[in-house]
Amino acid sequence: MELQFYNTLSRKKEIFQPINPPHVGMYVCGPTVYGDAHLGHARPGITFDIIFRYLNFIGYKVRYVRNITDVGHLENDSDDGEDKIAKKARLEEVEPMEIAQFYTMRYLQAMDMLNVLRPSIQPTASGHIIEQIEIVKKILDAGYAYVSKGSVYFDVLKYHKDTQKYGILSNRVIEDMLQTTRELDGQDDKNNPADFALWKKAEPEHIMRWPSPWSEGFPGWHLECTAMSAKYLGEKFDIHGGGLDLLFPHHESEIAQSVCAFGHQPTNYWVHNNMITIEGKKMGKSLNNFITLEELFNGTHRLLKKAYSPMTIRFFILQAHYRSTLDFSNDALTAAEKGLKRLLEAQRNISKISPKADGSDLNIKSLIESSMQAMNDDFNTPIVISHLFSAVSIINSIVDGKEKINSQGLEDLKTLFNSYLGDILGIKDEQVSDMMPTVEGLVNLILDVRKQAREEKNWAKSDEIRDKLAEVGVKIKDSKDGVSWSLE
RNA sequence: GGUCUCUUGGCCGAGUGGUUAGGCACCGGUCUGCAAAACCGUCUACUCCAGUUCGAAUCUGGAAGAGACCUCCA
Repeated sequence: MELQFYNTLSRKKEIFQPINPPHVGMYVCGPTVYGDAHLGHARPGITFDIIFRYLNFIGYKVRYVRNITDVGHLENDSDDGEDKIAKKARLEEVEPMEIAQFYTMRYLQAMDMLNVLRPSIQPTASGHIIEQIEIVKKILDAGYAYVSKGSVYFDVLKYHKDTQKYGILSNRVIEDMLQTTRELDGQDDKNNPADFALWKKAEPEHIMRWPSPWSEGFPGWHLECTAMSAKYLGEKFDIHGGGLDLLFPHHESEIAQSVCAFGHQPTNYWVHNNMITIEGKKMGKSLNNFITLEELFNGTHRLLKKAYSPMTIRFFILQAHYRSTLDFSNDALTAAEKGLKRLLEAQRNISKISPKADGSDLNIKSLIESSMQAMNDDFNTPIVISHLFSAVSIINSIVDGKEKINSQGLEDLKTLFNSYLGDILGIKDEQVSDMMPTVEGLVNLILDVRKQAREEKNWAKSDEIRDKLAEVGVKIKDSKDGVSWSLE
């Protein structure tokens, strides 16, 4: 089966056909850097990381662009026209760029911990003001924008009248929208409430501002993605991704901007990840019910019973399909943690297996084949994981001496785990560290002492050592062949 | 109010018109000085009502509940 995935534009799965193979251009809406990354940010980070990894795995040359939004995105619920970063900067009395820089670094650190690969290009909105102004000019020249009191607005009604396209992505009927759009501050300058800002004149107190032909101000909500995707991927590229909550108005408006500036839509495939919920509600800034990634890693949030490692978070997210909502709970995370541990222990055990000439290949190839089919069918990572667990059972049976595997089968096992668990799902073994040789030496030394106690049938001493080691996170397993241990 | 989506066993979560998803938890067994791990086995499903069909959790219609978007949001 060829790679196919769900295109929000057509509302169905489509075979993936890049414009210019083997090259693929992918643009994903990144974070607005005015606060710490939360669990919700991990989802698109990981979803598009998987797509990036898989496209590379099957041989494409992917240019992956993920922006950093460090200007724009007006905040409507408070001081009109002041943008988020400027507002935060005023509160903390620092330069806006200081805020943006600080949270950009924090975001990247969190993504690194989740083993999310860095994109090919990470452009910032503030670094592309000139490109954005150029697009405003194009849209003005095409007649689909108007200047009003130093600001420039996109004329949604005219666009829709001429193209019938406003709502094409989000399935909205513009006539309905006109009746339901709320009254907001600063709407007086617009011809129509549905119009959106391409360029906004800065009020005197607004501290982030750039010169333009229309006013000193800043670019509108949706412009940066149009400008930066066109600059780095071309006016037409392959995949545009982001969270489902960006579908409207953000992505709908991007389409409108592209059609007016370039004469066509920006991308062939629109991909949206679903939300992470908490107690059934979307986790988000506005609801103030989010848990930051740092809190998850430290276990410091009031809703957390314990800390969860970055790989646990990653595995938790991959156990659900990216287009389903995923509900956060301690029970679900604990289940993910235990499952991941079992998976990684089996992976470590592969190196202990020696092939037998009279063994079978145990048909590991079929698991590899099924895993590929699952990825090709809309990046179905939960199915891939279920195949990996099938392999776990096989590995454990071999270690138990209940099955024998030949060298071909063993090679296939290594391929399955290295490719699918490692390269594609991006799950790495967090136990492997520089300290391991030292830890190994120490633990083995202690286990020698325990072995002596056991030979003397000094069970009290033996158990004491086992319990004390458990307290510091070293778990002992006695078996017929001797003792083995692992870090918790 | 408008548009859209969802409702799977104790929990999380896949999925196809007829065949075991998977993980976690629970229970029984094997192993063990004990424990843990592992292995073997068992048990819990498809919100409700009606229809199409030889057969539907999967298709159609209706009901109830939940959620998303309509305003910045991943």
